[in-house]
Amino acid sequence: MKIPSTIRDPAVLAQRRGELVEVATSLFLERGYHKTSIRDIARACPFNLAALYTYVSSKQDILYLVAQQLVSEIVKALQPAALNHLDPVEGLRLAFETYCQVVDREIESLPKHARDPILASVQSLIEIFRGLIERAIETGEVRNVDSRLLALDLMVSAHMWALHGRFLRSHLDLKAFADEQSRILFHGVLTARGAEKMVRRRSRPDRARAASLRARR
Amino acid sequence: MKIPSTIRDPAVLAQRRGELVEVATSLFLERGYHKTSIRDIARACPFNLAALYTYVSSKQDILYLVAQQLVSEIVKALQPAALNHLDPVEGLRLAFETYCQVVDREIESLPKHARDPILASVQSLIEIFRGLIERAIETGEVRNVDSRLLALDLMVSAHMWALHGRFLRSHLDLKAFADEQSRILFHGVLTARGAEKMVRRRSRPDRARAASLRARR
Amino acid sequence: MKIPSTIRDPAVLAQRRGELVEVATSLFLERGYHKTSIRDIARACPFNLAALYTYVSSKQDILYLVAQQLVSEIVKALQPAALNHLDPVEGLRLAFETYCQVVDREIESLPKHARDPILASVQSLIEIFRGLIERAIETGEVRNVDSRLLALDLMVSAHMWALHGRFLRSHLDLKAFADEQSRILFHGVLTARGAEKMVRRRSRPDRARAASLRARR
Amino acid sequence: MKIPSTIRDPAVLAQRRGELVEVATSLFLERGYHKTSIRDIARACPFNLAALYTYVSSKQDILYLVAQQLVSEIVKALQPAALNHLDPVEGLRLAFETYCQVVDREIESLPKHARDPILASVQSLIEIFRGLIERAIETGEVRNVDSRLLALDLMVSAHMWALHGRFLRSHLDLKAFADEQSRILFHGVLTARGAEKMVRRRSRPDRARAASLRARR
DNA sequence: CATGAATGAGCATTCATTCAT
DNA sequence: GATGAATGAATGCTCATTCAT
Repeated sequence: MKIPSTIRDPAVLAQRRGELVEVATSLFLERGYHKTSIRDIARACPFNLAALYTYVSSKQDILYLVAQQLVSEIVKALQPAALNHLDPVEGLRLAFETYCQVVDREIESLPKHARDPILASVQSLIEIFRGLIERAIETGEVRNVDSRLLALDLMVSAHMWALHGRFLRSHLDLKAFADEQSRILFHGVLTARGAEKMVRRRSRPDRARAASLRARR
Repeated sequence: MKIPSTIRDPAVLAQRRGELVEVATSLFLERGYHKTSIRDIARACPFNLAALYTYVSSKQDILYLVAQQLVSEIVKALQPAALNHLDPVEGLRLAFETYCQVVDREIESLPKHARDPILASVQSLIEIFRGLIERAIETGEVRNVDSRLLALDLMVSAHMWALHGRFLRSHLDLKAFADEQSRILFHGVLTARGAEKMVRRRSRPDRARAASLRARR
Repeated sequence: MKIPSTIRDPAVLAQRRGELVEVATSLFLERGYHKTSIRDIARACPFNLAALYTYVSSKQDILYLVAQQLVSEIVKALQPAALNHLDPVEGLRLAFETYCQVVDREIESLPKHARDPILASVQSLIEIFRGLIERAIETGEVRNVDSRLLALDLMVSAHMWALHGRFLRSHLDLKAFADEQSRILFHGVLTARGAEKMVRRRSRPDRARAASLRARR
Repeated sequence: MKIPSTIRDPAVLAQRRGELVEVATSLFLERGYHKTSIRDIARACPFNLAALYTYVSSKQDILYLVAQQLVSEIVKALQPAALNHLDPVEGLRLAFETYCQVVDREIESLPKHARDPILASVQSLIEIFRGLIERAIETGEVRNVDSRLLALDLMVSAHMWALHGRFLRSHLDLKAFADEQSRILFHGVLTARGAEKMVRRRSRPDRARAASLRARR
């Protein structure tokens, strides 16, 4: 999906859009899309509001550009994990960890006050799930995992169905989704063999692993 | 957190706020908070804009009321799962399934066109994770789960750190979070005993269970 | 000019209007007429907004009632000066002093911050007049009066023409007004005989006069 | 105190603000600040409401601009009186007369109906003062001045204390104010010498003066 | 006679966007 | 290609006032 512009020279366009995206990204993260006005953006750019509209044709476009760039940066960060010749499970682990870091870094600058006060009221929901989980842990049927985290996992994965429906609905219905999601969350994704390998890997302290890598040569 | 009003009669107030919340909920879900104007809301209410402001004192208040009601409805729906005398793991499963249904029902009315075009560009990210997952499935280290779903799970659970930080950060740091999250997603949450029970239970025909669920509401 | 009301019993009406005026007076003085809403007034009354409208038929009416009462209070305060058998000049002096006190007491409660920032910019005007006055004092043509006060007197008396035109225009035109005003301000109003008497009177200690004033109220 | 604007070109800004002030001045004088809406102002301007907000950032700003211009116009009109080499008393007289004219011209456009109904009720107060004054005139202690005008002078000068308190309170208290004000109003401000000069000047009819000037050559 | 709830018209202000130069 | 100025439409909110009971 190419965003049109009246600017002929692609080099100039890329340059200007780069500046624009940089400014807009930080403003969107700081105050949110809706509370950031086009004037705010233009004011922080080295060009003016009317010029901005020659690089881009609506506020939506800017959002799109910002999203595109965020994604492409994340893709870049994930490249090592994706391309490497390590075995797949290690790659998966590494990718997940990297992704956590990237998301964390990106969001860290968010102002504290801006969070929805709504989140607070969700707490009561979480507690219901936590209650269930802790009872299951007590009876020994659930491993001793962080109950708060697992409660959130369950809830958030339910929301996923709603938010990413377009993507998932094409090959899953709600029932299939809930079943498969349960299977993943309750039984985990590793086979016995995969689990064994991962356990072995994790038992070695990082230092030791580095050493053994060196020793292997 | 009680929202003040100039209306004396609590019955009338509850009635009007009920209508208001009903209207607002559907508008917010349909077009989002920012794209829904107070005028839009008032137009769809049986009272007028000025009356609305006697039930509530700002647009924020409406959002708060809407959120409050959504949560309390979900809590109600989860009650059977939380209170029942079934064993904990079955309760957990049931709660998760119910929650999926509630969220689904709530969001189902969302218009197709309204979804952020951003989601589209996230697809490339998902593909990276999917690639890793499918390789791991091929090598037999990961069970044969839905790779698209698992990819989303991993990504969404990373976002959770950012969005629910306030709640999680108090007892986990990023590293601990990523580790625990991996453990849950990769190894699952059930112990051997819990897993065995669940497998047994799942072999019973779905029909029976669905019936019992319906009866419970 | 009688203000109409649907209330039959004149005693009740007087009572309610009394309460209304008391509340409204203090709110008007505190925040000004325009920044005081009818709701503000009703909130501070022992009856409610709809009842208020049975005693009075518009916000204007309230203002009128307030003004009426202020005036009648002042008239009452001036009675001793007006009625007394002292000679006329002493009565005049006493009336003026009393009026100054009443106005001062009435306005004293005004919040500092509420004054128009415009007044500040009037200062430059005052300075022009002050300059002229002080030069005239230096040359010995004007008595050693407070130049700031006289400057204000001159300016304020000019405004009087505009503000009280209805009252004055009927028997004076601008030229006649300016002339007469000058004569009053420049030459004073007392004849030689009157001035002499007043000077004599002023030499008596203030204490005595203050006591007699107090006794009279 | 400079009022900010997003307009770069100071010439354009000055031009637009000029138009704005002209329109606003007449509307404010006609209906008062509070009863003039920004829309009223914009409607009467050659630009629209949104443009108006690029020249000025609030309704207050407009009031400030209007006041600033009124004052500066008056200052300009007073310049001749302030600068001239005539003797001080003549300057003072001239300044006062000029000021009367300026204020009169400025306010002349006021609609008849718009005056506060309150003024009417002040009449009874004025009558009290008039009564005292006329009695004093009859006894020969007060010169034969316009009693209505003097009554107003006395009352208005009492209000001055309240309205210009900030300016006066710094060096006078209420008692000192009342005393000094009485001295000015009752005894006048001219010394014998000043009075004599002024009387001489005033006795020559303007026509005659012009003629005598011609004759003197 | 009193009251709680309602209402229509209006308010100051801001926005994304588009020209004319 | 860039810019300063302009604009129409909308926004959240408040007000004086009036009913139905």
